[in-house]
Amino acid sequence: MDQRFQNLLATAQDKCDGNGLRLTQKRKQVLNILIEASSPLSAYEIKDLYAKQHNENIKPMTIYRALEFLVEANLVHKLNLNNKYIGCARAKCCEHHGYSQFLICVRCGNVEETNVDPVIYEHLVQQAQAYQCEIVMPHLEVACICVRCK
Amino acid sequence: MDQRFQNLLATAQDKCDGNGLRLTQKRKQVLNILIEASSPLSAYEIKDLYAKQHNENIKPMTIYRALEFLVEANLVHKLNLNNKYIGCARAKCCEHHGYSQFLICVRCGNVEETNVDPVIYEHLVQQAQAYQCEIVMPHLEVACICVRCK
DNA sequence: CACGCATTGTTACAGTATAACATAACACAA
DNA sequence: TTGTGTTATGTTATACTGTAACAATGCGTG
Repeated sequence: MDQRFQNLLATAQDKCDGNGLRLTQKRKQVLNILIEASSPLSAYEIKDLYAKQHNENIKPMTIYRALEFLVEANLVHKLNLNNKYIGCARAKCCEHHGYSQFLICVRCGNVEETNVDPVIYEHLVQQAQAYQCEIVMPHLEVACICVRCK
Repeated sequence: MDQRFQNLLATAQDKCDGNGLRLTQKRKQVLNILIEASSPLSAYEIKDLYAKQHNENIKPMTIYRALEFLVEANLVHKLNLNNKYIGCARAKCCEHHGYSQFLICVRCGNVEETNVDPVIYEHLVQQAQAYQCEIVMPHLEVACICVRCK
């Protein structure tokens, strides 16, 4: 397994240990699949990959539970634009960081993850205040066409 | 029927006529349901409302087709955050306008529609350029908690 | 060990969306 | 007006996405 993946997993483990979260084997296996994948995966794609890698059938419920935990722990993001899940790719994914922003290619599904620009964040907060709304914003999704698909 | 709804429908009709789009009866009925609704609706909620209003069973496929047309025509937006559809609420919805932005309450589902702030838009475009991405961005969805749910 | 709580297993089902092919309505030219 | 191609709708079946409900197991702590 790639060294970089190992590091991500190890830091994820540390983060959970430090926060009283239990990164169990199942959850780690699901996270691992997402980290190794080069693109976002649907829950059922994860299911299939899991079955292939571990030679063991796994039920959707189990996948969704692991995903729920990982999203909660901010180790995985759910992309609503295409109902797929992506491992947090940023080097410091396991420390606190700003909100995530995704450039999602509507043709090939490729995704670039960045931080939400502070200027953007401030504007959003201000707009929300006009409606007395409190921003929760797990992340921002922006549809685009990537360089390879243009 | 509310005068304001009538106006929205009429302008929608005009816009389509002017652009060679056919706002057929089915499509107009679906649009009407969305405009009358005070909150976003799922495709199957539309289906049920349609059945009730017109005393006629309607198949999901038909709803989805109408929605596809209406979204394409920018008369309706699909909120990916909760898989619901909302009629474009802005007074000038039938003229060209900027990109839409939605403040979606994650508790009650209530939605406020505004324009994407030009400053935000510029920042997004610039960020995208760093990845040589071309922004398509039908709209921006921001999760929040509305004033009533705080 | 016993207790309480979090995790996982299992079954069933609800909700969301599209493929594929048939038929009908419409626009427009011959 | 009649033919012709195109767009819209009807119909059936099915794929994909996600959750409810309850049982069993594992884990930490007094």
